[in-house]
Amino acid sequence: MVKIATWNVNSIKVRLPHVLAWLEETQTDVLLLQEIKCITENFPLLELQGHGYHAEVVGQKAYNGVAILSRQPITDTVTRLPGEPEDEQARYVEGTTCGIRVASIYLPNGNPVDSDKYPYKLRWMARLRAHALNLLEAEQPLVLGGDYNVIPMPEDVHNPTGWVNDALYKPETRMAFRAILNLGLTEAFRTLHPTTHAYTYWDYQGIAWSADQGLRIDHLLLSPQAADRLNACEIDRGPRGKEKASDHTPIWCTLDDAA
DNA sequence: ATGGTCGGCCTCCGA
Repeated sequence: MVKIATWNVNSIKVRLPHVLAWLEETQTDVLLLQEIKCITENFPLLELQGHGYHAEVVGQKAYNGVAILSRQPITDTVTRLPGEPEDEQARYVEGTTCGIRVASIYLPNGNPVDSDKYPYKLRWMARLRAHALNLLEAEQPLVLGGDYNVIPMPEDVHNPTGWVNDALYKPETRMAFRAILNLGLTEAFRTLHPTTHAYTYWDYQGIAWSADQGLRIDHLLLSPQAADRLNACEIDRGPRGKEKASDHTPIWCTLDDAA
């Protein structure tokens, strides 16, 4: 059994104590991090190694930044999403660990939609789809996890009508997300919980957390070879309720051992 | 109620 999770930590520097405690508590094998918000050299590698984790880090000053943590070595790493070689934003890292190809994804937010940020988001999603198609050709266990900044369905936001013009929910965004799934990827949470309203992100402002007015935007996408082994998938709301919390909370899945 | 909440950062930008 391997346990794989994804968590947008909104600064690894601030969140390190939470991350270390959560890894200890949950015995997670692979944790995909987003928004580490530091350059690679400033990532707290020694502390995580001290807790038994290997790391592959793609950092950036102030913004973005992704990483893979694993109890096993991480090999054959890829540190940028193919296409648009001029794109310098640290939003993608991929590697093989625990016998599984994994990627940590921080998909662009895309707001405001009348700026160049929205077409960048849609181009990034097209690049991800093209790359996922290549990865799927290997016909191996594959988990593409991260902060997709996509609300897939009305059930994934408490007031969907208020979000129709937002980059996270616009029809074009949701269609682009479905186009990725339609390659043959399984969205782990929705597959195991078809009708549940459950969120992975709550805005810091106002009553969003206390009133459970959140978004489900962090996702785990599985190739057929991974989906055949999918045992469980849950959102852990615990970390969001702590002091100095990230605005996102972890979502994890377990895969049974290969047959 | 022209704010509200964070984190990083050339004092505002991005979420």
